[in-house]
Amino acid sequence: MSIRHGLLALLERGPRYGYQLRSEFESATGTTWPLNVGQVYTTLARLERDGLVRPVGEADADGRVTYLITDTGRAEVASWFATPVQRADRPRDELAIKLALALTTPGVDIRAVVQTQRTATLRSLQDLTRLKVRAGEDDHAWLLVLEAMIFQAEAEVRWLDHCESRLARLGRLEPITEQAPVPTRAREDAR
Amino acid sequence: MSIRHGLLALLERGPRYGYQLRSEFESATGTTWPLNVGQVYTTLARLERDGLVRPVGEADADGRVTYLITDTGRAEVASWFATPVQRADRPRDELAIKLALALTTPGVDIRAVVQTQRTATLRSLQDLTRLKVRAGEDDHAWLLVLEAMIFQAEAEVRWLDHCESRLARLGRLEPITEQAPVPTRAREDAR
DNA sequence: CGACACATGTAACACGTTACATGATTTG
DNA sequence: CAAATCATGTAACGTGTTACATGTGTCG
Repeated sequence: MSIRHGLLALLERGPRYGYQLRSEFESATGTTWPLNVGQVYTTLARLERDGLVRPVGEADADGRVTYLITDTGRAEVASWFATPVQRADRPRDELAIKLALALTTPGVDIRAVVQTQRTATLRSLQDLTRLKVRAGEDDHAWLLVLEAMIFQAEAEVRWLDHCESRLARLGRLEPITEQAPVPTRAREDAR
Repeated sequence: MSIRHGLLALLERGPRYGYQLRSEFESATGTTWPLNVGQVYTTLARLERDGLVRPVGEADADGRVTYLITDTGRAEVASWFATPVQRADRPRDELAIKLALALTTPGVDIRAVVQTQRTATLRSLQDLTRLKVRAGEDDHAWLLVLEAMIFQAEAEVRWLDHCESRLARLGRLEPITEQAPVPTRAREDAR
C-alpha cells in the first residue's frame, strides 16, 4: 500500500495529474524506487473507485487530467501518518526465510549463503555511502531515504556476522555435514 | 516470492503434502509469519503449472496429496540459495516513504510521526527481546529469524533518532511553518 | 454429540508490475 | 525530420491473501 498512500499524500498538497505524480513521487524518495507511469494511472483509478480522489472534469488543453483528494482521502492520509508501521504490516523478510531454510535444507552450504549475501550487502552499502557523499545537503527527503537504507544494510551485515559466529560455534560442536556424507545417513543424502 | 521459494525449499527435503508444508514453513520461521493453508494450495498449483513440482498420483487413504520437486525445481532452489537478495529486489520501504513524504506535506507534524513510530518500534523491540529470552537455545531457525527482526528494529530506532536530531537542526535554522501559511503562497495553500 | 484438528481445494480480490497503444509537443 | 519527452490509458499477469465449502477423524 506504499504507492497508494504515497500518491494520496502527494495529492494532499494540491491538485495533481498522473504524470506529475510520478515525477514527484520519484523525486520525493530520491529516485530510489522508480515508478512505472502506468502504475500511477491504475492506482489513481483504484483510489477513485474507493472515493479517495476525484478527477476534476475532463482532460485540459494539454491532455492533462487533474485529480483532487476528497475528504475521505484526506482522512485516510491523516490516519496513515498517525498510525505507526507495525512489524506485522511488513512483508515477509525474504532473506531471513532463506537463511532459516538454508539452515535445515540438506545439501545447502549455509556458510556460503551467508558469505555471498554479506559480500552483496557490503557492496550495496558502499554504493549507498558513495551516493550519500555525492548527495547535496539540501535534499532532505532523499537523505532520509538514503540513510534508512544505509542503516538497514549495516544492520544486515551485523546480523550476518552474528549468524556466522553462531554457525561457527555450532560447527565446532557438530561438524559440518554439507558435502561429505555422514556415515549413518549416507543413503538419504545421496542424489 | 518468499512463499514460493520457501515451499520449494521444503520440498527439496523430500515429498510433502500441503497441510504438512504449512506447519513446516511456520515452524521453520518460528511462526513469525503465519501462513494461510489456502495459500499453500494456490502456491502449489502455481509451482506445478511452472513445472517445479509434481503431484505423486492421487490423494492417499487419508486424503493427502503428496508433491515431489522436479529437477527444474531443484535447480530453482539452488539458484535461490546461491543468489543474494539485492536491494532492488526488496519491496518499497513503507516507513521511509512515509517519512520522506511527511517531510514535505503541509499540515503534517513530522516530529510527531517520528515519535509515534519510535514508540511502536521500541515496544515491538521489547516484545522480540522477551521472546528471545523465552526461546530455547535449540531452535536455531527461530533464533535466526528473531534476531533478524531484532537487528532491524534496533536499526530502525537508530534511524529514527538520527532523523529526529536532523529535524531538530533544521528546526533551529528554519522555524516550523506547519499551520501558519507562508505569505507568498497563501492562496495556493488554502482549501 | 459437539468441537476441534486434519486435509484439500476454489473463488474472488488486492496490489504491484510490465508491455503495449496512442497521440501531442518539443528539440537537436 | 527524427528522436525524445510529455501525457494518458488498457490488458494481462504475478504473487499474496482471505473467505468459503467440503469432508474425515478424534476426543472429551
